[in-house]
Amino acid sequence: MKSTIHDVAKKAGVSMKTVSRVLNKEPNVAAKTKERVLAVAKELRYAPSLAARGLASSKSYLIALLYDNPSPSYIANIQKGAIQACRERGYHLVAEPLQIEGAEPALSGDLSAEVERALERLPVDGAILTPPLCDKGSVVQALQRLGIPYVPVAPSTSHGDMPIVQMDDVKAAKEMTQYLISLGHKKIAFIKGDAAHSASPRRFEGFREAMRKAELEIRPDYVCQGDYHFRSGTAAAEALLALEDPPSAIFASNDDMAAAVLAVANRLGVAVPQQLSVGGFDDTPLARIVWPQLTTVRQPIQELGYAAAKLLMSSETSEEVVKTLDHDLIVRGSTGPL
Amino acid sequence: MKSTIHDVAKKAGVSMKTVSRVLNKEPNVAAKTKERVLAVAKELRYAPSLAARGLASSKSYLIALLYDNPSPSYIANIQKGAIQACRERGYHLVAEPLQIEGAEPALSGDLSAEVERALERLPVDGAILTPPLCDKGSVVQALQRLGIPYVPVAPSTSHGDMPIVQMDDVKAAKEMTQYLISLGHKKIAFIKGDAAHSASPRRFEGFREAMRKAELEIRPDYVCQGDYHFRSGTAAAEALLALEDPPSAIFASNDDMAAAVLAVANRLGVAVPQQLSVGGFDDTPLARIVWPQLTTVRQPIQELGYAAAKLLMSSETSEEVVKTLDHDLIVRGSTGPL
DNA sequence: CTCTGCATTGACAGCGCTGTCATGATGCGC
DNA sequence: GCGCATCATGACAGCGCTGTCAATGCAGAG
Repeated sequence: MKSTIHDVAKKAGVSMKTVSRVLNKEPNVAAKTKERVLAVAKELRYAPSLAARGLASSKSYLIALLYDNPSPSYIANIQKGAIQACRERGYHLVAEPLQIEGAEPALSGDLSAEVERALERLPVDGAILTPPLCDKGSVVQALQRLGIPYVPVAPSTSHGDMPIVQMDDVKAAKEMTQYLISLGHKKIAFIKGDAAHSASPRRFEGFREAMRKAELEIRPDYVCQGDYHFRSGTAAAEALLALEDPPSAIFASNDDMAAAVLAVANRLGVAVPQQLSVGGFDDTPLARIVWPQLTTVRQPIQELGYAAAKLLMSSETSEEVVKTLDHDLIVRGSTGPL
Repeated sequence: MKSTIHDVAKKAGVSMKTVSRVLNKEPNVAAKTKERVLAVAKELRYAPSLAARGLASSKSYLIALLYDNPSPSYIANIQKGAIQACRERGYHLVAEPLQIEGAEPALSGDLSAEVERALERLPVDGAILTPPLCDKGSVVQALQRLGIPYVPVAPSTSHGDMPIVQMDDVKAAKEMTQYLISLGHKKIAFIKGDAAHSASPRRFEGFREAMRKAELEIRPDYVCQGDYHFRSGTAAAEALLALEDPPSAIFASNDDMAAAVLAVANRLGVAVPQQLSVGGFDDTPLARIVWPQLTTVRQPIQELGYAAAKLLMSSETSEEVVKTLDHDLIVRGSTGPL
């Protein structure tokens, strides 16, 4: 039923090794031979067994996606991009969710153990590390101990000479802020994200840079601490809009919180965008569902996954690669001129 | 560095085969031997190579999750449950998104080819099929041709003697409707989901059964066709609320559309739940974000994934298994007494 | 005391492929 | 024409494990 390399070799009148060479695109095969082998392989619908190949070459053609659980759609997109890259090279993607145990630092050792438990049996050729996992020392150490190459996605810190993929949160936040400023806003508030997330301070930094550049003041009471959840956005918006001198624009660090701002404004009878402009970040599905639709920043999430997988597979140890992918400022109805 | 079964055997003073037996929990190993082997294995941090094991036993210890792209959170949950089951048995989960090509029926053959391309190299031990993939004949046929056992999740049709996992959409919709009726509602509208989704007619059927049982009329103008997207919910809600004699309760086939109803009601100044009760389905994150929070049905999604993976791994060909998991009616603020 | 049957163990081959090295074939410069 | 470098190919071993089957030991039956 299932044809083996042996069948192909026999039918093509060459040795197994030659077939192997052709299929692995190794050099030094006569064009004519190559052609013949390829034809026979196709005819026999031959597909190499990953297990056998892996055993013989000590490669697995498997890449692991390690993630915790920021948002399902974030992971889904990373995964989608990564799988696309894998398919182009005959790899497969195995998903490995890890549980970052609650607040207890004592359990961080478990995280490391969890990585090992998940991967020691499965000799993957590489691992993609999504935030916030990529900033956990225990995970990184476990990977290094197992000798598994990895690519962190949007890590907060540098990872030695490991390549990384990321987007420029600072620049994106700066652009959003500058866009608000260009609409005439001067009283701009900012809702920060969860400090544990490495992107949070970067987004705030972008906001600050833009404000400084425009010589606008960042009032302390215009800066709220959020945690990326809808509810924290509600609290922040209520505080901001209750101010004597409320802001004319609010830039929330993500769409969930921005949507909360919209909801609060609506409840308080504040017209968006006439009286208040609202900016979000991430371009989640929610951004199109709320009314008015959110002006936000589209992250190149899928592209990040694609790039990460690609780096892992191209064994070219192109040291010190830092791949920064482009975002987009997406202008919708939640922002308007003052 | 990496210890093999040979090392363990030597150190434990037994043959490789005995070690193999212990690790695979085969019977007929003396308790004492077993213990010793286990101890040595642990000491050496031995972990069997899946590749070698797979090659020798023609099993891969890999399960594929085939999905299209209904909603990221749906897939994420299925995946989570499936991985949990896999871990309990030393399996791993490889994710394989498939592209159901647009409307073109001519391309449905490609779907089948896509399955084969994805799986012929990777000899997975089983595949989990999520809706709407599980209702695509081409996918099922490809799987059968490849000889890969599969478990469809919530398929519309029976799959011969293949086991399936599902929830009872009819019963769930019936319960929601009965709950609305118990609150005193008689004028209840229903927003249908995308007809291509097998759950849609079932949810409507549950609604009908409850209405019939309560001897309530289902007015044709109270039944709208939606497609599970927010926008279609908006259109339906606008139509329903513009009626001369509008309903006092609207049951939408999913949360997105229910959220749309909420938004429209809010815009029109219809108070929820005082003037209008709204029921959703799925208990997506959105259900807690909107205000008032949605009364909805929680699907046992993660459990479905878990059960599906479990069935695939327990090679007990327990024919004709139909595993139906329980849902929950979650009452929140969007529904109230008339 | 011997024989049968079962529990326990090990020897061995081989899963399907690739790495290494050897071999043959070809071309080039002197 | 000879020697050598280069290309093209194949023989063979073995990756780490498990399936098969045979061997061993020991109990209880006869």
